[in-house]
Amino acid sequence: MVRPPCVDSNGMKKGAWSEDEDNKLRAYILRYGHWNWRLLPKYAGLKRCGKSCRLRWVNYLKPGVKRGNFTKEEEDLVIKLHAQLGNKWSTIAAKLPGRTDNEIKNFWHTRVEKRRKQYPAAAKKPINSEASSSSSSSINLSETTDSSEAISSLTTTSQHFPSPPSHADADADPSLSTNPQDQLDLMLSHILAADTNYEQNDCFAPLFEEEFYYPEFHNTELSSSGSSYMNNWTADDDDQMIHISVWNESSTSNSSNSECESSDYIPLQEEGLPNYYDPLFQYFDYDMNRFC
DNA sequence: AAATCTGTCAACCGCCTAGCG
DNA sequence: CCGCTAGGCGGTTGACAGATT
Repeated sequence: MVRPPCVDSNGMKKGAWSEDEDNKLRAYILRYGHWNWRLLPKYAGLKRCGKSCRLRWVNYLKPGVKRGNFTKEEEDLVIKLHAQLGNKWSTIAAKLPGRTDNEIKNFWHTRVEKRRKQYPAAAKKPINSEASSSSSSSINLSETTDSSEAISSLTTTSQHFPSPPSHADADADPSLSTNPQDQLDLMLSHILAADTNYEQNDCFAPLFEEEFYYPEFHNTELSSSGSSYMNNWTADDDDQMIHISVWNESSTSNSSNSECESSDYIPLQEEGLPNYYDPLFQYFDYDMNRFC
């Protein structure tokens, strides 16, 4: 169903992603975030273009991406939002937690359009009449005065969104859980498993190997910043010391902010940052198997 | 059983826009 | 203001699986 792998004239791989490539991309972004999509594949040891990496992450690997069939509620919402917004797939996707613009676009072209062609009368039906129908999850757009209010009502009325899988489902298959912490834990378990077997998985090879490049550890200019899935960080040269600070995603500034999680000074070394320091993983509790 | 058709969806392509120097 | 670059978006492609002839 997917394009077979091939290599273009620039040596960039195209087509379907392998499990190994997925692991490399996932591991890198979870550690360092997507600070630069164009450079990321080089540092992550991938022979892919940045766009391809971004697409793979956004549509497939990103935590919280929901897979599988659309529920009736989701389908109704897509139809109503499309009536309001047109082919603004990314805007529509923003209103459906866990669904990507690509998935909604595919869904529309394959299912909804087909149905509209089969039942043209239904397509002409005013959205308000459908919204006030018997469906318990339907949204009455007629109660709002303009389209922006209508959309606002869609976004703020959380009970209209489909329910996440039950705990029973998640227990049976943890990958089904939409709880971000569950998904992060699941991925971390993979990372930790890979970390202990790094000889078999070069995305966790020791630092300074060509295959996997940690930019902030190589940079002797000692002024860099980035973000991981959990934290933001900076490393600034301060005369003979390196000032490193880590703070939460929600925080708006770095070390000067009171919400700063950690701030450390490390003696300057000629070769750059000491290679044992990991600004992200100092917050990972290996005993509890989660970030703290 | 083989050939053809149809549906699905991951991935690619090209364009647009914002940000920066 | 202009040109460049990166990121994002929507349209399209193409391979595969299942259905149909």
